Amino acid sequence: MQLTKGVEQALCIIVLLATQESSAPLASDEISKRLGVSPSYMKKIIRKLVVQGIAVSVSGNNGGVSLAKPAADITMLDVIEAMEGPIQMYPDTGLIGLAFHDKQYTEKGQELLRSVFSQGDRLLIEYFSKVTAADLLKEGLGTSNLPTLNWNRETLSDVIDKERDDDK
Amino acid sequence: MQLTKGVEQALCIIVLLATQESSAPLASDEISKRLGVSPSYMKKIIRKLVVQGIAVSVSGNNGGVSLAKPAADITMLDVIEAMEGPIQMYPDTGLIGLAFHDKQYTEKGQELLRSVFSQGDRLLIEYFSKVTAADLLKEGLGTSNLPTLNWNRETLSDVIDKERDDDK
DNA sequence: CACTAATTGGATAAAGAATATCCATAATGG
DNA sequence: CCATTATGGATATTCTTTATCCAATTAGTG
Repeated sequence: MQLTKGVEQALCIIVLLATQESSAPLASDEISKRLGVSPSYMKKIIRKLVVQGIAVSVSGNNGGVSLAKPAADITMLDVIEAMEGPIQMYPDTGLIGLAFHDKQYTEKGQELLRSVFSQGDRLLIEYFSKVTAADLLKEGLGTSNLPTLNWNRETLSDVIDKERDDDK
Repeated sequence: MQLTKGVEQALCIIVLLATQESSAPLASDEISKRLGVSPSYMKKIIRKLVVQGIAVSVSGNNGGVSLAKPAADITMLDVIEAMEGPIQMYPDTGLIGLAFHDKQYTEKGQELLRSVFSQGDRLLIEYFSKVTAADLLKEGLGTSNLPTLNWNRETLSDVIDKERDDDK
């Protein structure tokens, strides 16, 4: 009943991309360094985000990854499903049918159990589809002006502090 | 994001116990045969139910397992937590702190993410604590009179059909 | 009391999924 | 054409789930 680490990693990647200067795609090797995993593994994670439509990637010189859409349009559900596939709690191995041979009752029971769990699935789907990456960034950083920076050079607090000064 | 097969197995066990003549505990070896797993594995599963307070087991000749309380008092949450421990979706490896070194913002972000996920946990907990084993049995069998039988000898439909005839 | 049926609990093996890496190939821009 | 970067397949590693075996224990039975 736990999400995989991949979800956490994906969320970190999204934070990086959301605060990256939009002109410059961020190289996956740079992300891998920052998250402490191998470049090739990071490319796999990123690939999942690309397939899901969360990120876009360009090969070649000065290539890299960037967000496919505004952070406000990226939901936690998108991220979770990108990494783990559709939310579906019940393993459903058909055990009930195997254990009780009375077809008449087991089919009804099986169906009932499926519907109980899929109702649980729906609760999560509904909840997570309402939380966006933008929500996380806004509340986490304490500012709705998303700072942009080049993650090759700068740190986060440099930029946020600069924005704060600008506001005065 | 999937429950383990153990949950499904536990649910089957509970159905067996709920429809077992209360006088006679059901031998775990009998259950293992029916669910198609090894006797020793079944004992481990049952042990978890005992620890959680869902079932009680008696050693010795003619010993076995029975429910610790009425099916109406056994919730899906009990069953899930018996098999998998507390519901907690977020793996929380502290990756955010590792990836972004600005303590000031990462701690806030970490905390926020935890709260987002624990809200998801709460949704599931609330939902699953409202579905009881009795609900499943009642709707699954189409009768609220729980038939009782000895699983060593009889089949489910024998007994339910008998009960139906009695109703007339 | 000793015997037998049955459960408990610990050690551990086997299978599967998640995590991670390496390497060969393809795409891109200069 | 060359350096840079992503893609995709094969594979190693680690962790969890699933499952088995066996020694210890407990409760009834003769």
